[in-house]
Amino acid sequence: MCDNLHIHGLKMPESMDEETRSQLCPVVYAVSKLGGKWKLIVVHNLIDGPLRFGELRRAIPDITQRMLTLTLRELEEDGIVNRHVFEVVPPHVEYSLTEVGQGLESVMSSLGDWGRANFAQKRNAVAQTA
Amino acid sequence: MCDNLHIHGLKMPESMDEETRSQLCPVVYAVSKLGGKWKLIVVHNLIDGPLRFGELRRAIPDITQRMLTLTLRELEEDGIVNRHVFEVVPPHVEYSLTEVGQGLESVMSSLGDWGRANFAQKRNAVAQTA
DNA sequence: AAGTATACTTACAAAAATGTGCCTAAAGCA
DNA sequence: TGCTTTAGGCACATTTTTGTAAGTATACTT
Repeated sequence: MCDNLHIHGLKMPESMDEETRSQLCPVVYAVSKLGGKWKLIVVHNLIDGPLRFGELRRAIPDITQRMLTLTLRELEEDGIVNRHVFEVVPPHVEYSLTEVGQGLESVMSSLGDWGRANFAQKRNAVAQTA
Repeated sequence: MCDNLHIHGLKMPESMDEETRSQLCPVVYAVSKLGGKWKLIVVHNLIDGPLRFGELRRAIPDITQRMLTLTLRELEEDGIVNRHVFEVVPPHVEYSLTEVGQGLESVMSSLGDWGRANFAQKRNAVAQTA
């Protein structure tokens, strides 16, 4: 499953440098980058192509402006999302997945498959018995 | 990507019943079941087979007893983890993935691939330049 | 009789995550 | 002049999550 047994749950404080982090279990590392309430939701919404800040807000009705900003900033820092500012007024900013972010496509799709298979049974049942 | 555009970020309060939930985007649903600091870590550790409570604790050194208990209880409620109590003294309890939980194997492996590819570069680089 | 082992529970405390409300800039348009 | 639009920033408040420390039960061993 993973090279580094027995350290799957280690803390990763700011003080720990990238090199040390990279020696930990990749699953733990991935989880640490994608944790939080909104990160995977935002990535999910960007899979099909770039969206503007406002478009993302409308696509994720329950996210607040603040959380969308924070989430995007963190995804940007981690090299998962690109921020492209058009120097116009009113402002126009587009967010897209980097190559690293695109690499999450199979994660997102298997996550979707799992959700569909295990928790959307009623909807499927209705559709199939019709 | 998903049947239900525009509702990817909806809240899922307790008051919302299973039927309503199942009509939401499967990715959002999956994320809601697997959120939290420890859930995926625990699932990851159970992928290779059942473990006892104490074994899980040792495998995830930074988790507290309390958080392990809480996490396992929630995974159990959601049908992802099985709890098997052996009626002996001292207690012996084994945790394993249900079929639903096993369905997360591809999620875990693509997550691992992504982590390995994007954040463990130094270790790979060292290994490859040697 | 006291200590060991295992899998917890509970009350309380601290920390982290998230939400709210209000404010800004700068150009275009009525 | 003042309203609209877009993408935020900021201070503060609240909620949610996580951690700490202590206690419980019971059979077996020393």
